[in-house]
Amino acid sequence: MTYRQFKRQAKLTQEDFCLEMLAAHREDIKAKKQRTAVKNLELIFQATLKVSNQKGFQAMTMRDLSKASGLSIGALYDYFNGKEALLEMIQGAGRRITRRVMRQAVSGGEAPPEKLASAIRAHLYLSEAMQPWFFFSYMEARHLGKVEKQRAKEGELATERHIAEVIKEGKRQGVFAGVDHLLTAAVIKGMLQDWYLKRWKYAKRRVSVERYADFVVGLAQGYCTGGLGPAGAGEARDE
Amino acid sequence: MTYRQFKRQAKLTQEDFCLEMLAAHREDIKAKKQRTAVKNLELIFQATLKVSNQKGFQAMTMRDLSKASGLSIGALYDYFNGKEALLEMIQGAGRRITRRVMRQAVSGGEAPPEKLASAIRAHLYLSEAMQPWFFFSYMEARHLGKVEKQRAKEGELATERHIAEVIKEGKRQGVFAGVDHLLTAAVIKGMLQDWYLKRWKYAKRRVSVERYADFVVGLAQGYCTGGLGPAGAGEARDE
DNA sequence: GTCTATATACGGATAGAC
DNA sequence: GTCTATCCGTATATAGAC
Repeated sequence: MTYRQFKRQAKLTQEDFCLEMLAAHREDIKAKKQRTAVKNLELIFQATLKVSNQKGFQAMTMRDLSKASGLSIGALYDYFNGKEALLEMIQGAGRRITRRVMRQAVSGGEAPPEKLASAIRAHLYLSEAMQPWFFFSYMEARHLGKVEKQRAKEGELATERHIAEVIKEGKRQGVFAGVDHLLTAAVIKGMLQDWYLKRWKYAKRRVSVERYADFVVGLAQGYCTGGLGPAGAGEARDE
Repeated sequence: MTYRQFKRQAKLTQEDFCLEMLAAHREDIKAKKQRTAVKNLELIFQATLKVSNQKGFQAMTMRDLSKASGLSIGALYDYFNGKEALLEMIQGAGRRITRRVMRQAVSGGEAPPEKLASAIRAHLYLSEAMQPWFFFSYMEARHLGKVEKQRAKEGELATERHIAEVIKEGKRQGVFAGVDHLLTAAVIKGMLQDWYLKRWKYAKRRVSVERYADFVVGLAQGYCTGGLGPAGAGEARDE
């Protein structure tokens, strides 16, 4: 699947994102008309990611946000009850969207090598389409409350587990060599993460998301099918 | 080389780090006696990383730092002129140490596969020994001033370039296949970064730095020597 | 060399006008 | 629905005592 196809099929516009936020916080938001609410949420969302990804969420003041969004400080408080709530609103919405997309990506009945490729591509394309959110989400996870932080970690691990499961299944079927599926999934996750954390680097080098995806898929499939790994050299224990 | 050997040979204690900071800021620091200066710098350094890696450098107040270090706010100002200066002092010292160690790591006259392994191991062992600093350095790079931020990026790219050069040399000598040396170096860098950014994950799974290093070295050498890569499929352009 | 006390400024949040 | 004006807490940084 190409990035173009993916983006058309998945609902990942800024508007979709704000609809997700609105649905989850309908009662708390003062604006009654959906059109108004979504319009302003888009302004807030955009401004938050812009300012926050430059100087950090903590360093972003309500005055900054007011200026960047065009809404007054008072109006902002009609959409969220303080900075912490704003952070959780944005984090939560993105997490739910990510989970939905990743679930769908590995739900098909493909063979392990293709399933592995699908998972890798889905995550890369998703993080390409929502890059500012992914960056934001990683960098600001520290500032979440205890409960929300736990959820963020869970989301993080879920993606990795998806990949590990596919590799494990491939080993069971005999199409993959005896690689360490946990460590392999971990480093693949690291490669996926590099795509959205180091955007500037890849942009400067004119590496497209598709070329990066081809590269990572090739490396992962090659490692899993080829006999590169130190087969049976002891696996990583979870917990 | 094992982690133990590495740690003994390289000077990477907290005291060494603070000596580096002191040397670079000798005039600005009020304390004249070296013993006093280093002792307090250690308190400040330790407290900064501890509080900052929990809640973020921006969120850390001078009061927090005073409490965590045991020094009064007034005393803190005798060692650095405000938070921004403190940030740059810590970032700069770590960067200089990193550069020194990485240079040494690839300076030997080994063959490319071993040189590749040396570079990977050196970076992993270094980031293991100075994990709090590496995490801090990555997470707080945004809060640096323009000049310092540029230097941080440069340091980042320098490590990657070291790796890319080794791969390129290996290709020239015919011991490595026609892999894309820039993309390969980039994903290897991503794997190295995962080690210090996701410490909690690997700690939970009881993965030691040596096992992780063996894994990454195996993967990298396998990929470069084995014919996995899409040979000659067009390389990444720098800039 | 290190501390306490304080000047000064800035941030989050709210009340109430429009 | 949105804005302006303002309260109040807390932050940085400094002055000057010890």
